[in-house]
Amino acid sequence: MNQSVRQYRVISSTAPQCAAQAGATTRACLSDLLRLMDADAETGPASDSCPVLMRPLRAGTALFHEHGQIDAIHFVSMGSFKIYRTAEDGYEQVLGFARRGEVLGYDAVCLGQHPTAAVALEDARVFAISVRELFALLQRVPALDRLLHLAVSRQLTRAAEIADLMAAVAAEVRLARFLVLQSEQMKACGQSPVRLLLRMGRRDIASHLGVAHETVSRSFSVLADWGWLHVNNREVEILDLAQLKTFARSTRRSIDDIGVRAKASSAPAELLPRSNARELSWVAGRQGFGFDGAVTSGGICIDHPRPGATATKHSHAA
Amino acid sequence: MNQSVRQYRVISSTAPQCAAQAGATTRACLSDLLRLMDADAETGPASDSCPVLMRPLRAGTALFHEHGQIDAIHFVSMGSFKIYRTAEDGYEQVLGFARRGEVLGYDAVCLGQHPTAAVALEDARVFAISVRELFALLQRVPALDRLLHLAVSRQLTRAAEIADLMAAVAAEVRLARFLVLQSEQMKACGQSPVRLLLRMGRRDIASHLGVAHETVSRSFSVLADWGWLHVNNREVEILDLAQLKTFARSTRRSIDDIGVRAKASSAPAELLPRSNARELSWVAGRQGFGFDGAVTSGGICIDHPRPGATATKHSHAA
DNA sequence: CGCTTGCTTGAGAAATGTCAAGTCGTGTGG
DNA sequence: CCACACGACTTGACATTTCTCAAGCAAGCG
Repeated sequence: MNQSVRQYRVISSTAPQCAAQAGATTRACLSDLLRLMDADAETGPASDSCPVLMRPLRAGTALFHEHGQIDAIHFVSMGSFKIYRTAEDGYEQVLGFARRGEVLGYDAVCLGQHPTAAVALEDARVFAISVRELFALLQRVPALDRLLHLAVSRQLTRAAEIADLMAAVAAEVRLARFLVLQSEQMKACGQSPVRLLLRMGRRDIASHLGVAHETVSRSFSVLADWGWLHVNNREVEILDLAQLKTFARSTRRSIDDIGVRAKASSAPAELLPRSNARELSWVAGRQGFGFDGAVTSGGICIDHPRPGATATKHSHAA
Repeated sequence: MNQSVRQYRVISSTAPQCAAQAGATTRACLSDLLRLMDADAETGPASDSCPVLMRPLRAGTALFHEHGQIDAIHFVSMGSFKIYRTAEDGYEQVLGFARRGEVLGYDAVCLGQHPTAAVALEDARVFAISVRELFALLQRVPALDRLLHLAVSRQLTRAAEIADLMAAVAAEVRLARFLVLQSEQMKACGQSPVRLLLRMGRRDIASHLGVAHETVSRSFSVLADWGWLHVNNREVEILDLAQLKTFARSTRRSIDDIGVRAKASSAPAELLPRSNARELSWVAGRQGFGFDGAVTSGGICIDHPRPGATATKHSHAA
């Protein structure tokens, strides 16, 4: 564990270096790549004489820089990456974290240069396919084309995750969602879904969630106080994944309930005022449609606000 | 303009209907699709005997529903769409708005079902390619494959836009960013970049920005008071695009300056305390790297925070 | 003509940001 | 080897923004 912390120190203290310098780029086999991407599709004929490279990266080194010219698209084989963007004034927006199986740099294909930067959070390894030869290769190896389409499609679903993390919920919920996502990704990688070793710092998490890093700290403490998890710096053990997931699903409206239950069961009822509901656009359904006036105040609405539901509206150390 | 409002009423009051019901699906030509996507690549041989359909949609009808099975991927030819996700409790998260040239439903390819829903904000038209035949078609028509890759790559860059909109900035800035994006998209479609007709309601915008709809209203008023724009319900005229863009770029730290200038020039100096800086993860770069102690405080750092840069730290109506 | 809906605005409450202090672990340098 | 400095993380107190609730206005539609 000490080691992991040391790794991070290295990370944050290094100005990302160019990937090319980082390690020996070795020639790899296309079928390895196909296997990596859970492709049960057979590799096809031309699989072994293909321009697929393998790049090892040390922790803290950049795979590519913002505005850097695109030379290849990458597939993470090992390790994890932070994807981010830096504003003119230095504000760093973390867009996500990538793991084994994910595509990196594909968003640069349409631009010719990278709109984002990627830096390894730990020692890592990626497959690289030169964009020069990309389209030709895709034609030669249909399996790769299919694989790439599927991978990118999956990547697109991540966009919604970003929105989920940052939009319209209390800070603790954002953190819970983040942890649940991490947990699921760990599981997908065959590791324990409850013992997380977060490779990124609080600031990175904060940026990703769209809150202040102090708020992240506080949220960790709150979730720990409620008994959902055990936090020791970057080691996080999820003690009650089920409830964490339930909590993560809550919109501001529903926090009260869950929170209260939580509080009752494990904490001495001191925290949690909670009662919000940022944005919503409730599935209207209420209003009569110009047409078939019958449903004018019908019950199509999914779940009503229950104004003043929680009873303990203001537990506030009462 | 009245008309547009009427259209919207239909939208919000309608439970989205299945696209199939909405209009006659007509057979279309693949080369039309290729032309739509700014492909100067020639269409190739098999272009005209291809399973490309054209679907017209009336305002308010859904192109596909959340969790609905994927049958095709779509390319917007005309009109605009709202992409959203609905939580269990009815909370509707708007993920984005799509226009001419954008791909819809591609994120479902890897899942077999749609993780999001899409509904037309106005009368619209899309090209549809059945997923059944998709991969075969991509092999037969390399130009289409290339085009799809490029389009999806562009779509991926949208993920960063979502983050930009929702993360770590004051509400007025989020709105400004949103408007700038809208403006740019209008321009890309060949329309006026300063006269916007927002097809979506305040709630949708609010959800997209991650704030309460009242806050959106107030932010509109603020930007209008500052003289950046003229707002009349869903008609927005941008009066000073340059300054709006500058403002949109600001992080919380820099709002003071711009806000002050704005205030001084057009408003009677009453609003705007402002002084934040949510999350940041400043590119550290300062601390020495364990190895090669030379760079201990070197200048590898990309762009230093300029601590206390803005001078007018707390202009506060002074 | 009244209803509904969307939009705006106000006032008070709550959440989060900001500033600041303190702890701890690590790496540096004496 | 130890002292020191630096950075990450946590926590507290206060300031500020945003949310929530509530009311009012305007417009479209039945």
